[in-house]
Amino acid sequence: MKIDPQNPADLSAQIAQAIKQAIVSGELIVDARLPSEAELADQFQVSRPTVREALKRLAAQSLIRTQRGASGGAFVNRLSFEDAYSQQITTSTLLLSMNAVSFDTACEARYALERACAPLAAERRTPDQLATMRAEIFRQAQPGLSDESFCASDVAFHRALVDGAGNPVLSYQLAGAVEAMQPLMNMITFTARSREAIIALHTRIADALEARNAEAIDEALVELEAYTRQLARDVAERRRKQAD
Amino acid sequence: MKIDPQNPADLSAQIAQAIKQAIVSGELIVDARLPSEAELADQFQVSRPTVREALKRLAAQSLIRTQRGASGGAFVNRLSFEDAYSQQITTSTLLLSMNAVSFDTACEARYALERACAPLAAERRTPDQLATMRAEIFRQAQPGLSDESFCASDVAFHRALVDGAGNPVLSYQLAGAVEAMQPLMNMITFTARSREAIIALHTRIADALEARNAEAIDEALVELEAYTRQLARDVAERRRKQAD
DNA sequence: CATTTTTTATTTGTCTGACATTTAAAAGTC
DNA sequence: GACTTTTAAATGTCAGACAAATAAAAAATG
Repeated sequence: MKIDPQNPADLSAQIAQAIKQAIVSGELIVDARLPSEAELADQFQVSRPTVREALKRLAAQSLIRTQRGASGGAFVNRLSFEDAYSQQITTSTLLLSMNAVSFDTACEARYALERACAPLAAERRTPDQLATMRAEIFRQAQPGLSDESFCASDVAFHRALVDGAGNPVLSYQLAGAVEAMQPLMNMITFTARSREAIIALHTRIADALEARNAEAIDEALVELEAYTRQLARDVAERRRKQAD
Repeated sequence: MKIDPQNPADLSAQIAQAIKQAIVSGELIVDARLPSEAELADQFQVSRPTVREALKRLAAQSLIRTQRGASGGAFVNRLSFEDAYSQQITTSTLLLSMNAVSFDTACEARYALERACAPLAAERRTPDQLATMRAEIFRQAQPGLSDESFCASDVAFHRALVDGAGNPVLSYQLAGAVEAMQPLMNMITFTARSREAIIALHTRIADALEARNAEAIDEALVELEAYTRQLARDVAERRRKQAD
C-alpha cells in the first residue's frame, strides 16, 4: 500500500487505488482506521489536498466513512446491502439511458432474472411479502393514479416478489435490473385497459405465489413480459405515425 | 443544480450530489462540458479544492472524465458496459466478503441467475462463444493447474455461457455474481476427482449448448450447483474436524 | 473521593494563493 | 500556405492557515 510510481499525474487516483487494493485484499479490515490525512500525505509524499481527493474517491464508493474530531479519521466501511443497492440502481439506470439500450433488451433481461427468482420465492415467500404485493395490486387499481405512480407501484410489486426468494444477493443483483427499467416504463402511457390486464397478471402471480406454485408464476411472468413488450411496441408505432 | 443549503458540512458531497442529479435527470447530457472548476467554485460559493473533491467523487463513479489544457475540463462520461462491469464486480466482491454471506447463498444466487440465461444462450450462442468454452474446458483438464487458475478458467467458462445469451444487460448484471464468487471458490481445494466431475459437467453444458438444448443445459447447471455446494460442505466438514 | 466542568489536543473540513503542466488556439515566421 | 512560437486557459499539485467537531485529559467543585 506504499508504492507510488514517479508518474506525477493522477496522484489522487493512484493513492485511492492503493488504498482500495488494501481493502479488497483484506489488509485493511472493516472498521479499521486509516492513518490521518497528514500521515498519509507523509507516507505517500504528497500534499494533504491530494490525499483528501483520494479519500473522497473512496468515500464516493462507500468504501470508507470519515469522522471529525479527536480519534476521528477515515474508517473502512462495511458495505451494506442498501449502499450496494443504490449504487447499482444509479449505475444501471445510467447504463440504460446513456447507451441506448432498447426496451426489448432491458425487458428481456429483467424478466429473465425475475423468473430465476420465481421457484425460490414460491418456496420461501413470507406472509409479509405476499401482503405487500396484494397492497400494491390494490393501489394499482385506484382510479386517477398517475402513470408514474402506477410504475412505482409496479416496481414495488416486483421487488416484493424478488425479495420473496429470501436471498439477499439475488435481491441486490435484481434491484438494478428492476428499478433501472422504471424510467423506460414511465414512457409508456397506461390506458385503463392495459392497467386492467397488468393487474390481472399481477393477481395471478400473487395467487400462484400464495399457492406456492412455481410453474404458474413462471407462466404469468412470461405473459407479463410479452404484454409489456407489446405495449412498448404500440407506443413506438404510435410515435412513428405521429411523426408522419 | 444551483441549490446548496447553508449547512456548511460535507459541501463537496452536496455539490457532487447536485451535479450527479443533473446528469441522471438528463440536464447534462453525455460529453457535455461542465463549467471550469473556478466557475463552479463561483456558482456554488465555495473554494476550488472543495469543488475538486466533489469532481473526484464523480470521477470515482465514472460519471465524469477530466482533460487538462485549454478547452479541457470535466465532461460527462458515457458509462460504458466495461466500466459498469468492473464497478459491479468490486462492489459484489466486497459485499460478499464483508457481510459474511454464506457460500450457499452466493452459490444459489449465482446459479439461479445463470440458469436464467440458459434458454437465451441456447438460442443465440455464437460459434466463438462455444469455442471459448471448449478452450476453457481444455485448460481445466491440464495437469498441474493451480486451484486459482482452475477457478479463473471456471469463471471464464461461465462468462462465455452468460455472454451467449446475447444480452449486454444480462451480461453486466451477471458479471458481478459470477466473478464475485471467485474468491469464495478459491478457498476450495479441487482434487483430481472433483476436477474431473466438474469438467464432465462443463462438457455436458457445452454439448447441450452446441445442440441448442436448453433443458439439458439447465439440468447440467442444477447438477453443477449441487456438486459445488457439496464440495463446499466437504471443505467445511474437513475444517471442523481439523479444529478438534 | 466522585462528579461535573473546563481545557486541550487531534482530526477533518474549508479557504486562500500560488506554481506546474498540459493543451489547443492564436500569433508570428519563413 | 505551412510551419513554428507564443499565449491563454484549464487541470494537477502544493503550502499554509483557520474553523469546527470531538474525545480525552485536566481542573474545579461538591
